[in-house]
Amino acid sequence: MRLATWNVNSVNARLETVVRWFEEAAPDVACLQEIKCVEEKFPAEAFERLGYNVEVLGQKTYNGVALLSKTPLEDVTRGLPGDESDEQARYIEAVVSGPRPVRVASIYLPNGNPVTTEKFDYKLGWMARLHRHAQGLLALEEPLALMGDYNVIPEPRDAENPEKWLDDALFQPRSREAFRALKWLGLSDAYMQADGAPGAYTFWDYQAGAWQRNHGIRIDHALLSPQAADRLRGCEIHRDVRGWEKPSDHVPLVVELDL
DNA sequence: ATGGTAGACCTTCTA
Repeated sequence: MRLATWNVNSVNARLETVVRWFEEAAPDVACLQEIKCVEEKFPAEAFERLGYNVEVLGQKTYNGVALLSKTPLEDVTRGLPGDESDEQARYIEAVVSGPRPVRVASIYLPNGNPVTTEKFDYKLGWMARLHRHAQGLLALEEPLALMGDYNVIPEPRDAENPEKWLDDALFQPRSREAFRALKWLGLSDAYMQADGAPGAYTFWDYQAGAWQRNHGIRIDHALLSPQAADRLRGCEIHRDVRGWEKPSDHVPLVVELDL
């Protein structure tokens, strides 16, 4: 079973590109982030034609996440539990049905810049909430994949120019600490477990020729429960997609599980 | 030291 995560930076602005990738890569499950539309404007038919079931948590203009699966999605959770007042569409979770069900979440963790503002506090608060929720999910002792744009550069090796990110929320000690704490609950970083080669990135900024200069960072991650990690077959970053026509600034990350 | 790009949408915000 192949599970993908991809921050598409507007699903409607990029529908042709996104559909092309789905036809080529044919993931069984996909987590999308930054769809940038409300539920009614999500192009569900384009994915249903390819055989996917679709669940969406949308928002006008910003954020928005989706789950796509070849088999039915059950037990859907819209929004990250723990704060009823949070209106940002950054989390959707469901159980992918099948002979060996797997629980999957599509995560769009807050960017948090600039660090001197309430945006950074929101990021850290959101990470604390994700930590508590993940703790509950791990107690189920099921195959679980928490996939998405974490907006965290875990280590210096995950940036081409780590010194350039020192003042950025993505590389702040407190962001990295919260990401490590999440992993210490018992979650494995699929890329690090399967491959781990340095210099592998999932995001290149649109600005200042970041792609042409390979000024990338690894911020899209798949965190696996032990029951999923034990069945990890491989993990691939679809780097070439960044060079396609009208690309997202992120590329897909694909995890293969023996499920 | 600065500015560079992209998307949604109404003019500026987010990234």
